[in-house]
Amino acid sequence: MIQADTLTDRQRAVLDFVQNQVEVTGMAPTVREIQHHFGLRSPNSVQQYLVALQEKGLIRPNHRRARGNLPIERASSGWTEIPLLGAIPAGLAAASEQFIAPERVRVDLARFRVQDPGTTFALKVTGDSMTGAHIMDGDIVIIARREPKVGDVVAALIDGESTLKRLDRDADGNPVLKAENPRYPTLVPAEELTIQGVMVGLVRASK
Amino acid sequence: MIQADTLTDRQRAVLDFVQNQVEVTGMAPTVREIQHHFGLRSPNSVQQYLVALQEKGLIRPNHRRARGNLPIERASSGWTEIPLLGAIPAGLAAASEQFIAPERVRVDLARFRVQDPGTTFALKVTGDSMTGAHIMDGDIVIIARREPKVGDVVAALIDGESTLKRLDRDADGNPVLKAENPRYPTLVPAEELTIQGVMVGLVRASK
DNA sequence: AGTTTATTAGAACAAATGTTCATATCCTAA
DNA sequence: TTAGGATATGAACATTTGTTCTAATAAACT
Repeated sequence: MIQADTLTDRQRAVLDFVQNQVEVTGMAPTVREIQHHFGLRSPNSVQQYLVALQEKGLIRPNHRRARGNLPIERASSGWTEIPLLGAIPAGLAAASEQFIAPERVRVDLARFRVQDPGTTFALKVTGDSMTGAHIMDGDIVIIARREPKVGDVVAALIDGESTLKRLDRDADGNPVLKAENPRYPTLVPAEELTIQGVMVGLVRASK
Repeated sequence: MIQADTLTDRQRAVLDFVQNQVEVTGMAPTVREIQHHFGLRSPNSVQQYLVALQEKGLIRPNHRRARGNLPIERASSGWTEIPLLGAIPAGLAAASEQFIAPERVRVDLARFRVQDPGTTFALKVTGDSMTGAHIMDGDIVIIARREPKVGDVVAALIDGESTLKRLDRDADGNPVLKAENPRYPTLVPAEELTIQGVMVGLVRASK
């Protein structure tokens, strides 16, 4: 939440009205609709509230666009749809090519502190190799493509199949992939270690 | 003859564009924005699609309202904001009164198979009494107010404080609240057991 | 005292916008 | 063949809408 400045009561009231109208009608109100709601006799009375709210970053900056006074919340709508992959295709890590994503997951990326939806995807967890990290079979993990740090839970590509593991280092300082379940071995990459992304969040639907 | 059900390819394309614009920009496109997107040279070309889509009930009927061509489904958008409570106030279970919710959580309720956003809220988990059910400190659990079944994870009110526990029955068939952590005791309600809701989902942001 | 800020008003303009009328082509069903 | 629907064009109109300029009042601040 951005509190660039304090709002006057009146400015707050205008913002509330705008937000409410968007919620109720699906459209931002026009200048004159705001004007009439507050019983003002000039559209310019409203205009000044709008520029104030724009300067404070609470309303989308706009240029002669009808019903363009959308609250910022809605403009940079926190909602994003990211692809949900059962298993990450082999070539994915190289480039950011297109691939078939039969399903998509709607997430509030802001909650996971992710900026770039384009490099984010979801992965449905199968198996119990990470139950020690409280990641269960059927959970959906949110993966961001970024540089992993030691200790991160990462989606890694091994033998063409992707699994979720915790990135660690062995005694020699070489990266290894640790399962969070004693019944699974720690993996030492033979040749190359392909990290496809870092887990930033998790969504679970109770069964 | 007007076919109420079927859409022509072109009508479908227009509807798709409108829906997509609403999703991306938060505003319904104007007639001329649609016109230019399809490379048409007259706004009237678009107008005919709009009346067709209105007659078929796919676009909100409108009267000279700027950017009023909103898709009908917009009202039942999957996105919902539900209040996030650190601790549920004592009196909440009785009525559905107002209470201060400093933060709200955006969730895709469809994923959690919840229909009624009004009776759904989120609860930030504190403590480790449910780690056995892989619910961690800091997790946000989605709670729906519905009749609990044995085995459900429920938000329960005990001594004015709300905790997350699994609903179970003892040997006599009386309801008890089981923590999913051996270090915590199973609670046998002395007088009254107030179940505030059933856990339907979980959202975790990696720290 | 003077100065700024918040608030409101009135008038007016330019652009955006929804809408209608007339017309034409292509395709399909009766 | 004829009729009608889908598609498209062009012109024009009436509002709607965002915006700007000027001005006034009241409250708060220097």
